[in-house]
Amino acid sequence: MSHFGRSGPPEIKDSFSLLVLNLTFRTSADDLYPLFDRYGEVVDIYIPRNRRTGDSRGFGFVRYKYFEDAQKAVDRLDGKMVDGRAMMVQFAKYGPNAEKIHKGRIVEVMGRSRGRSRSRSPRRRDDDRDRDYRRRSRSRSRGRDRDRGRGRDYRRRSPSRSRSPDDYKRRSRSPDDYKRRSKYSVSPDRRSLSRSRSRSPPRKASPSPARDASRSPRRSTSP
DNA sequence: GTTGAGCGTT
Repeated sequence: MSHFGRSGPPEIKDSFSLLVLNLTFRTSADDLYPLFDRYGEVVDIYIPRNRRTGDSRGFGFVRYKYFEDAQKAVDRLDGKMVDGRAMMVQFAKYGPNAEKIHKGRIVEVMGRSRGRSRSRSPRRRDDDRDRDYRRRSRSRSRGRDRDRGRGRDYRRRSPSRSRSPDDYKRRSRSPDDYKRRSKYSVSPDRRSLSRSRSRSPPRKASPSPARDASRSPRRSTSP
């Protein structure tokens, strides 16, 4: 939904989808529309958002009516600073262009040969990123040289919920140990077993009658 | 409030 008057995929059969990456999490289709519309006729813009959170994922799809416009947009808007972030525009793998890629094995879309060796990394399923797409943190030191300045340790370093020493200590030797000990110590089963055994000689298969007999005489003479 | 690799809704 891009508020373009359509709910689903518009005439993708006659439109070229562009993938816009590196967008800010607050950039919406409305913000990109003017930018892309400037270079050509934009059919529709769609920015996938989290079904749960509803926030932009940082990328969107822009559909152009003509390929030349899309190509131009890719060339002109690719690297355009939007909201303080350089967005990357490239042909998406969906729609007419995707057909070529699937059939003719990456036809390069005859437009992306701008020297940008954007090696298409093996995209993982989208389900992952739906859960925590930033958890991957795939040391992508290489690839884009414009935003590389931030590739430091974006890892999900729990900002506030860090393991506190107190927590760690308590967790280390707390309920777990007590519980365990308690179970093994005061377990009704154990008692039952114990009692049962008490009635029976320690050795269930070795009553050692001989020993008894042998001790018997000794004990008798002992006193 | 944050985050940052990637390819989408009917």
